[in-house]
Amino acid sequence: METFFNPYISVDIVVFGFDDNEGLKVLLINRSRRDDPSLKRLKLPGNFINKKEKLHDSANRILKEFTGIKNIYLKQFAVFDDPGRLGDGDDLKWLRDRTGTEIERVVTIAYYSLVKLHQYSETELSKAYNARWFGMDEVPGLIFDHNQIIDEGLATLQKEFLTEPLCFELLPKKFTINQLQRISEAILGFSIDNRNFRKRINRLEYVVALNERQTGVSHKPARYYIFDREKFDILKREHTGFII
Amino acid sequence: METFFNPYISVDIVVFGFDDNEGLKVLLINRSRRDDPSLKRLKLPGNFINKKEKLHDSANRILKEFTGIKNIYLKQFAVFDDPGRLGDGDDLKWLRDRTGTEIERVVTIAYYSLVKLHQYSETELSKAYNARWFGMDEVPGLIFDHNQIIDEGLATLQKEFLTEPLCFELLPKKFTINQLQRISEAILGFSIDNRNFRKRINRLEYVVALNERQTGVSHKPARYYIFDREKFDILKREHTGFII
DNA sequence: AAACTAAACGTATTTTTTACGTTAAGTAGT
DNA sequence: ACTACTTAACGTAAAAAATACGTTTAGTTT
Repeated sequence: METFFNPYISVDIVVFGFDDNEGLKVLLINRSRRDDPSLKRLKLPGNFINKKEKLHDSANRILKEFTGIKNIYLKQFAVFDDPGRLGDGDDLKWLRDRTGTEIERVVTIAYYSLVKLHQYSETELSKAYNARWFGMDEVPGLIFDHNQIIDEGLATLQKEFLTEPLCFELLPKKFTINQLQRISEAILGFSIDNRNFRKRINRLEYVVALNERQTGVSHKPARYYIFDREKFDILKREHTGFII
Repeated sequence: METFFNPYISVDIVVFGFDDNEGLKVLLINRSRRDDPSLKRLKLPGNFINKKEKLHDSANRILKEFTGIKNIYLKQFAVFDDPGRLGDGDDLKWLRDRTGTEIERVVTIAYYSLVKLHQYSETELSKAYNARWFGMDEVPGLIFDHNQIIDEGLATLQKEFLTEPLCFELLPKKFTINQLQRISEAILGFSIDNRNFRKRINRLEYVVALNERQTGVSHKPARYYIFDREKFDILKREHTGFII
């Protein structure tokens, strides 16, 4: 059967968000978008690519269709290709039913993405898209190899976090140093001395202090900072990062 | 037409080797393996995956088929997916002829690999496989987007070289500190102070000195070192590498 | 005005990085 | 056998960065 989509290649997206109080979260959707509420299995946002569509465009399109999210950081991080990854049970049956196609083997290109969680309210995501944020420890068993995809996505995020300015994708434009630290700790999984962290951040020319402070908090208000991407890019070009 | 291979997905491999005198090299093969010597276009080793084969196995198989190389470091680094990447000219025609299949769009998974160049002599590669090493500055125009794949492969190598023990894949088991330095300089593209480099290496517990020296050289013979992967893995686990 | 809370600052010590010049251990040529 | 040649190997001082700790500050709440 001729389809408009390419039934051999799909895209799956691990959407990470950061909540100041609850830490790192991942966005999951229901296997069947409302059509059959009895099926409760959860999955990553993902779908087949269209036949003449670039993968990056597919990822953006699919993310928008399934969650309403657009214009965010998207990074390809791995290909999941095990010929047996779809299993031969209920999940594969569901996929064949949904597509009306005799799906055989699907190779999926996995992306992780970073969003400013506070821009996507729980209620809106849930009402309009049947999507929900899950803490990294609350993720249930998902369809196919989606748990593995999340695990590898997190591992990649942790690694790339060390050399890329990813934290700023998860924070509002204006943020405090302590927010930055909480994110770093949440992603890296260990705690950092606050005084040394501040010294470090203050040395970074691309994290610039504003003359603005928090208001309405019942303690000393924190100063706001912003990320200067231009400055970062310039400095990065000069920096070799040679370690070995 | 039913084929044993999957005509939608391929694997291409950027094989890097290091020559002590001539620097970093990449392995290219002729577009048509001897069948038609008039066609002289060069390409990366690569081919379609088989229908029930894991990508990593495909990469290993294809590399062996086209170059005889096996058991080497192979790292998936990007997916090349532009729907127009095959063009609509001679190269596409060649591909359709060779496969006897009406190829449409091919998404290719790119790997880079690192080999100890001295193990694969120029003559053997060239006679048995029609493959040849090219200096990074000598690479001619290749088919499809293979030049771009090499460029991105090199960029990835340079990046991952900073945090992974990749140099040891390119060197013989026993190597000298100066060899290590020459590789680092070749890959990173800048020069390093030899005295500081030595100090740095000597601090690495996983680069261990042997009680063996070069023989038959007309100067002070250099000491040999080996890479202790076990020690490296242990130290890596303890190391956070936190930078931000 | 006292209690509370998170923000912000500082200093001494150790470790790492950087910048540079000299000596050492072999072979080859006379 | 000694001199020239070539690459290996060592060392030190100064600057910068990392680490390990305690204390003060600026607001709100009671």
